[in-house]
Amino acid sequence: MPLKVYNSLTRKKEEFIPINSPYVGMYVCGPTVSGESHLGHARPYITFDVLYRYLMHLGYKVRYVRNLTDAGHFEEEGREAEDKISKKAILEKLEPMELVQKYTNLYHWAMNRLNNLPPSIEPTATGHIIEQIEMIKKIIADGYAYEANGSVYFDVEKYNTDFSKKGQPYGILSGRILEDQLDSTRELDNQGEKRDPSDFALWKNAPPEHIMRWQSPWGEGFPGWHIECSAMSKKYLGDEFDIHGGGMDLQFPHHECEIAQSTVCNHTMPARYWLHNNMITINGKKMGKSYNNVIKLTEMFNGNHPMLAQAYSPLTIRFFILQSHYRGTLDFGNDALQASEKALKRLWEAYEWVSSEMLVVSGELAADKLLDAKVLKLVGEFDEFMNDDLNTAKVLANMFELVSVINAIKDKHIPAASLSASTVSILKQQLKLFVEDIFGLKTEQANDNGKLDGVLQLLIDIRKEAKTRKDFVTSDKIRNELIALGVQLKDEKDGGMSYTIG
RNA sequence: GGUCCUGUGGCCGAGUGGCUAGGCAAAGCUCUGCAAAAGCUUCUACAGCGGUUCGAAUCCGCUCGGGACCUCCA
Repeated sequence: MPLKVYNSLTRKKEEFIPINSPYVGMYVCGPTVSGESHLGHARPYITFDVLYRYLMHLGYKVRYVRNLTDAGHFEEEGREAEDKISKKAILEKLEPMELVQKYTNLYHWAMNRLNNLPPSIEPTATGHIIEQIEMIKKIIADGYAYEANGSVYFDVEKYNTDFSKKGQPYGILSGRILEDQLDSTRELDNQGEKRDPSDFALWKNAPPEHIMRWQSPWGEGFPGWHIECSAMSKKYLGDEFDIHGGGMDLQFPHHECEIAQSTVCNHTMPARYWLHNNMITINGKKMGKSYNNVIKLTEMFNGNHPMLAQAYSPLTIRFFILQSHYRGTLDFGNDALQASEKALKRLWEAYEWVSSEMLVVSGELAADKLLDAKVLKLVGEFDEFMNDDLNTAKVLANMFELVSVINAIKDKHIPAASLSASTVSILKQQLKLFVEDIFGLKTEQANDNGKLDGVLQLLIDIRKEAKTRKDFVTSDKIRNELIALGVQLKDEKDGGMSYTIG
């Protein structure tokens, strides 16, 4: 069964066929590094990280490009606009690139903690001004853009007229019809320069106080928002590439504009498959700046936010996101996050036991043929579910059914020989593959060189002795005080003891 | 106003017309010196109304509710 993905462009699930197999080009819209990433931002990066990992697992050689938007009208969130503050304030303020660096570092830190693999290329808008200018020049030359007072605008009307004939009207991705949206245009600066309200900027003239500015054929200015993705995807992935991803809220106008620009420039639709993740909501409403309901990732990690009952680890968040399908909305809530935290712990403990301690003691024949078949079925469906538009939720559901079996064997409720040797080894292998390599889950316990383990082992030994003497005062003291420190001891059936931290 | 999406048990959340999704929470049992952990069992829901069908959470219609985009937005 081949991989199928839902293509927003065609509005259906389609088999994924790369243009130049085994090479796959994937472009995902990255963040604007003028502020901190919030919980909502985590979703696309985790979703496409899992897709990236899965494509590699399928044997594709993937070039994953995810940009950083570090140019444009740049102000730190919450600050007043540059032109409104005095010279002195400017001196005390960060340089624009200092700001970019600060938030880029923070973003990388968060991506790392969420265990997202770094993309193959992470280009910046400011590093590709020349490419953007070249592209704009070409669009002007072809007659689809015009200059006005040092700014350049894309002529949406003309594009729509000409390309509708070719079956590619403006609005093809979002399903919008240009004629339908003549009204309700936002009051923007310099709106009067546009020939039509739906035209969008390719290049903007920089007012004198604007710090980020570049020389261009149209005077000093800075690139429009949409052109950077077109220029950078073209440069690194070519005129036509396989996958373009991003949040659903970017479908219009951002991706629509990209399609228009790139199509004029390259005479082809830039990407074959357009994948969009849905939003994370909070009390049913989209989490976003404009709604004033964001929880930053740093706040998620440290629990320092009025809406948070506690801190949630990066991997709890990753797991939380993987438990739903990427195209549905996902509602934030402390109950839901706490459920994820516990579930992840249970999954991880079973997984750790399987990979490190479960022995392949059984023979080739399974003592319990039904159970053996069930395990093989559950494991075999991992790929099947992923191939069905990345249904990570279903894969996790299967994993939890396996967890029950694993724990039953671990606790000797059912004999280890219930499963055949080959089934056990397939189980080990597939869990490793999906839990760690594809889903990117991992342990959060810090590596302490085994010193802590030695100390705990000592306490466990003392407790065992106490228990043998029936000195429950001592044994309970050790157990209770360790719990207070966040270390939980577990007495196992065979008289052994183990512990978990956290 | 336009274009769409959506409404699943206490919470989150899968779900291709007929078969227990799963997780968390809750209750009981087993195990345990007592716990914890784990296992087993229970709780079996699909907004409402109508229609199609042998059969609908799943298809169609209407009603009510929620949301997204149309503007920076993951």
